[in-house]
Amino acid sequence: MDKQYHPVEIEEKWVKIWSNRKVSNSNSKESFSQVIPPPNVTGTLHMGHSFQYAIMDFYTRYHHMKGKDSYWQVGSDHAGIATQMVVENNLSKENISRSDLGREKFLDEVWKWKDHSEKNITNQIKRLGCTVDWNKYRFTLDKGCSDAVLKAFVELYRKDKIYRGYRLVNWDPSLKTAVSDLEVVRQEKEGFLWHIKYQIEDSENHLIVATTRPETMFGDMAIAVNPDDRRYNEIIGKNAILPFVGRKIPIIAEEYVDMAFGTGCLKITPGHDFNDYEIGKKHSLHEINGKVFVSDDLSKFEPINIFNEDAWTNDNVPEPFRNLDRFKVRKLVLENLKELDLLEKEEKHNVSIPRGERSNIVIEPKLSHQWYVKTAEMAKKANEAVKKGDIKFHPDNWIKTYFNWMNNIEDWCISRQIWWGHRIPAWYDEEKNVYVGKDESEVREYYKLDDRELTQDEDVLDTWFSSSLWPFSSLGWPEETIDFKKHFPTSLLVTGFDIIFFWVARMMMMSLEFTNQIPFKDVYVTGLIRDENGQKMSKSKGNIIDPLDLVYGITQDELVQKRTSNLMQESIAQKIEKKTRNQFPKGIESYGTDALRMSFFSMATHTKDISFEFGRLKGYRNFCNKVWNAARFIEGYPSESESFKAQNDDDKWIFEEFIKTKKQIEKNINDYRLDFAVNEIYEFFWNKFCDVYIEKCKKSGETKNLRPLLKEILHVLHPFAPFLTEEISDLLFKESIIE
RNA sequence: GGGCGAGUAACUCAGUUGGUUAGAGUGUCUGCUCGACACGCAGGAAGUCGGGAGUUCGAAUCUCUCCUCGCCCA
Repeated sequence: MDKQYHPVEIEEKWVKIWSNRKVSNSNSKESFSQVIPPPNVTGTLHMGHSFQYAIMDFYTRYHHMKGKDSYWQVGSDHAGIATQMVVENNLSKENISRSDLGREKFLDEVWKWKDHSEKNITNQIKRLGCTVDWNKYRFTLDKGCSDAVLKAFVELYRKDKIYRGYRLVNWDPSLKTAVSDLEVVRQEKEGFLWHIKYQIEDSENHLIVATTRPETMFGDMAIAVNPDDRRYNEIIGKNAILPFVGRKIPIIAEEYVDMAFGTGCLKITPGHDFNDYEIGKKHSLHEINGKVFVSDDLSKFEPINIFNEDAWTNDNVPEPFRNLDRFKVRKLVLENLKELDLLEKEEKHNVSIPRGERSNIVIEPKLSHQWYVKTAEMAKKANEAVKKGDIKFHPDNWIKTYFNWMNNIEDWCISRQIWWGHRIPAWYDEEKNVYVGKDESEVREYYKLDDRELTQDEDVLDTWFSSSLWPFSSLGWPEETIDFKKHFPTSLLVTGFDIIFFWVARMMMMSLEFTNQIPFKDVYVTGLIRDENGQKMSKSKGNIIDPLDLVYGITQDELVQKRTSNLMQESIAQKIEKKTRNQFPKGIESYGTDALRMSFFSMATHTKDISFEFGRLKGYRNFCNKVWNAARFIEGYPSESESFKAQNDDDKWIFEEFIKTKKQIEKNINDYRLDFAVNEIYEFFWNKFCDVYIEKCKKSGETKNLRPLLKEILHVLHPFAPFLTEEISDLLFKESIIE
């Protein structure tokens, strides 16, 4: 054995072997199973992935060694919006837009990208030594998953749990698609509250309306005041006149209005604000010949829409405000108001701006036809499973977060106006009647249609729709496959707290709906890996660390190059370079996968922010080196006995310690506390086995038990550091720990 | 506004459910080319456990309160 431990060589050797093998105890009746949270085929894997995969691989190996049929389903996610954006960006560098190509050709390009990205991702997973069966690899857009999606959609529709609705949605004007509530991120920002004069009809008096969005005034349909507000009691029921437009809009009483906010007068723009929409609906606001009326008849409610799909003003807006970007309109409106002396004042005010999670553009509420999943009933079922304890969260306080959302859940908007994804299985005839079925011929049969012309819905499904079926669709559902029968419901789900709502909750709802079973029993909720200062890792912060660079090491120049290439803003490149050179004067050393894994385990504590710190990594590399050298020392002694037989007090002591350690580790593993577990093995191996026992053996010369004990330790250590232990086992005992 | 979480050594974090002198890794200091390992060995320094009050024989841990920071939902 080499004097020093060289992880990279060892690991590459085993990676080759492991990526072609299949590990299973298929004879065992006991199953331990998990599905990978399928990584997006957008690019490459980051620290968060490696972290979670290390944990998943740990449990896969551990349960396999316990004799269970341990199965880890591997695969990847098509990630609709995210992937489409990446491909669109790449094409735009060649000045090609997706509409230039058309749907079919564009999708060809996405599939090419998918293949490229998938190759990277699978190689990375292999390099981490993950114990998966590559023959069973699944992709959310493959035939099986697509069939599952079709079945799920059609069934839900026919059970009246999916419907098509015309209402306000979160609209992303750059991607030109609806997105769900969850895909909108809010950002506090300093803004303004503008006070605008609206003249009261047949009067010289004005009302002052306070708004943060003056550009939407062209869609105003009422002014609401609080019924208890004495200032405005007398004008309720009268009309105000909308500047520039001349539309007569009613002044209505509405308890929702906060008397203390602004002037106490709220402009109601049902087509462009979620709260206003509700109020508009309540009063059934509708316009006839330039005048807005209220009604008790809900069917009369008709919001005025002033933007097109790019969020530019449409024909409902008068000149000179027509056909302009919304931010230009705001500027122009304010200028014109000032000129007409209708701008009373401008005050500073904090506003919360909704932005698209992916595009980062300001989201515009927009009226449109979209598909929705009714969630109330499904959520109730899922909640019961959690309350009964059938599904457990670890750490369990995530239950609170889960219920916080589930108790206020809204219907889920599942249609997206993009191309990459599962096309919605709905067809329309010329009269706009809707028919849902798994394909056109099934639709004709089911609805007993004549030969009328049908066209399929252009939209695709939200990525999370297929992801929500993943725990069973990836195992073969709706087919009754062997894997599905044996490994579903799965035992464990390892995932980040950031997707509890997006994914975990929805899997629970869908699984109970379609299989009548929970999708998993335990949910191991991990924190998010941040940099050593607790900052989120991101390209623009220039603090990203590629897990493979920790395994192999990287020179300073290469690291700088990596961090400063393909930046959105070229201007920050210098800053990032300086910071990077400062922090890594010698680049990053090679640490190896085992050390990285062990660091991850030690960081898998119950906090949600995990600062990735190099000291930790170095400590575990030192540990791996220690293990290596202890083995090297023991290699020098002949193999005298097969098993450990205590002959003196030292033997008795170390064995007792070893049993205690094993027990403690076992408990920690079952409690999902790998941080404790990794600590136990570290402490035992270094402080007890090496510092005390080996030293005593040297002095006493009683070295017979060293080999057998090392062999047992290697088995305990294996799920923590699979490469190192497998290599030593091979060198010293000519035996494989996992066949 | 509602909910959740964090504050412990220079740094990054544990503290397994109230129990002796509060732990780890990294860093730091002193001494070691001693036959496995300098990615090491033997020693050492380093903490008012955010502030205050309370419960208790006993509090980093429980209760209250205040301060600072972070996240999620409206």
